[in-house]
Amino acid sequence: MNNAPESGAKTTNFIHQIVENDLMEGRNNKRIHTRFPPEPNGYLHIGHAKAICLDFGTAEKYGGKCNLRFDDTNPSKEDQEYVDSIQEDVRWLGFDWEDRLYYASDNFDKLYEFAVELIKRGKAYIDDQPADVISEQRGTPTRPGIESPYRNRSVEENLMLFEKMKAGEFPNGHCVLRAKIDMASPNMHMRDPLMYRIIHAEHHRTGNKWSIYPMYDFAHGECDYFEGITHSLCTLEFEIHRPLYDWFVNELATSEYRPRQIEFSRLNLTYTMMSKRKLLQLVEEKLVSGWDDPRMPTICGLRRRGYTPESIRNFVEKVGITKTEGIIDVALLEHSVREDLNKTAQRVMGVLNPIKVVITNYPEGKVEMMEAINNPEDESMGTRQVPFTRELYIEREDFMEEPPKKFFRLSPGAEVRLRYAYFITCNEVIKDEQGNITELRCTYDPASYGGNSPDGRKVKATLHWVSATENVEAEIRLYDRLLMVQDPSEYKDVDFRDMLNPESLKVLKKCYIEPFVYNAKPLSHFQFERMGYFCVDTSSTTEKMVFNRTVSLKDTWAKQQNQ
RNA sequence: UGUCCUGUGGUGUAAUUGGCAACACGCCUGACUCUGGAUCAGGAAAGUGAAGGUUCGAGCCCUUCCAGGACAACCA
Repeated sequence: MNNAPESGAKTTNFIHQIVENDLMEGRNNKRIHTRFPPEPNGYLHIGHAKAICLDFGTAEKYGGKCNLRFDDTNPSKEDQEYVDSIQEDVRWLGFDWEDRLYYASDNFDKLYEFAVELIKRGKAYIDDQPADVISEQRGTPTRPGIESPYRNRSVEENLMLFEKMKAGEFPNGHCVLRAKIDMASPNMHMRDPLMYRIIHAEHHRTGNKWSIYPMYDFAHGECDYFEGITHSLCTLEFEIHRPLYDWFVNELATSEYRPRQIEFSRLNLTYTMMSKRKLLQLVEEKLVSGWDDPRMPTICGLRRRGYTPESIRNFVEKVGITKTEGIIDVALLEHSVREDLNKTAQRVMGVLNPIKVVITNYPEGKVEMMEAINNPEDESMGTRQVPFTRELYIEREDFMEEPPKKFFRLSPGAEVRLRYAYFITCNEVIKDEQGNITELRCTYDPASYGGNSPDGRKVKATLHWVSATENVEAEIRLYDRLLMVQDPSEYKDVDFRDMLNPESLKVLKKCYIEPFVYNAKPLSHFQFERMGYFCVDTSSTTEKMVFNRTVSLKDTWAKQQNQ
């Protein structure tokens, strides 16, 4: 009964139903053991987050375990840098593999032994033909392949050649080890698939010990078996590999235990590119500042952008697990952060595009501390003091000299509230020679101290503001979608670099934030009231603070404007 | 001229395994508000890829068809 799903468990999906059914039938002694098997050849992205939540989440839900396993069978592409970043990202997302950190390379010896065993059983052979000939003989999806002339070599000769391959006596590509299955199979993957190839390269863990490395199809299922995995969850493109996965596992199995591969659809997001290759290209060609550029869909990019682990986990939960291939609206991701940050983020006032306001009837040199609520959604976060002075900054967009009917912010003659401070009325607009507004002259009502209205007078708008003298000057980076097209997969023949949004990054150099943010730690979250959620950038210093806009607040006024 | 997989509002996911198609995002109204945020109330939007069949009754079962995707790396 301890394998039963916890009460209050969230959503279910077809994989959980399979798991529950396996549990009911008593498969594999009612053990549930999953694994997350990244190849360390790039940084993790939001698509991996889906897999991570599924792998670790399923184990957690059914009282099982989940391993972290690096699928490091190709030394020419893999690197320790990626091994490190992947662990950091999985941990940051909130998952724990305890002492179960594994590498496919842990099993290189066992894999070799097993390959030898298959040769002895007459189920594997060395093929001396070059890659293009083997490829040619494989046929096409609609036409069967033909057998290699080396297919029926003697076991002794195969053993001897395999030994030489291992000993490094052959150059790259000289020969390969193939499983002997069925060259006429309608499934291309069963047409004598490669098991080992020669790669003379230094491996990040085994160094120069090996000159042959196992292929994915051979290594993956066997590693699952060695680790006692029961449910091997992967994406749809491996569906057609499943018969081969089962073939290798059945050859190896010595008991009733069997790992089982189940496929689900990968995550696609609108205006987002998820291919590792292209993300690598963005980094290498310096089209972005790095893997953690806040515009990147990588976990580290999202983290630097200000996304929280909770928001990503909730997002994945909402997306669900199925086998249908679709594309999720980024708006759902954005909704997930807003939902989380609304409940948790410290409120603060910050002006991104400042225009000066002088309160002409307010004493020069006076500084009043106004009490402000830190988070109206969470009273326990308390209040803070915000300095108010004669000269202030407000948002340029909050003033219009000739306001349209539905604009109820500041305009000549209009009265608005400065949040937590006073009601002010604009009396005069100062402009430079070019006609640009440089300053607004206003008067305040002392009776409205704190932003209250003792006489019950209503104002239609409340504006955020920052003292022109008591503030933190900061740089603020605004991000927009990296791609201009909603679904890049519809433009397969277009170079993705031509689809990049040239305005994906806007840097605002002189922004003013209330003093509260001074010294805030990198990656801390704030809501700049009325503007959005912001996060202290990792490059931020006390001398020069830098903020990233995670996501804007919903803005019904802006929406009306666009109509 | 193959094998495997997938078709439910704009998007994503559900439907007690045959019983009035639900939820979320997005969109639109309105209320409230010291954030044009949040919250609250309401609305538009699919008849389930198509056609047949079984049944009192089909998104769920059967048949045929259509559309889309995956598979021919010494990548994973």
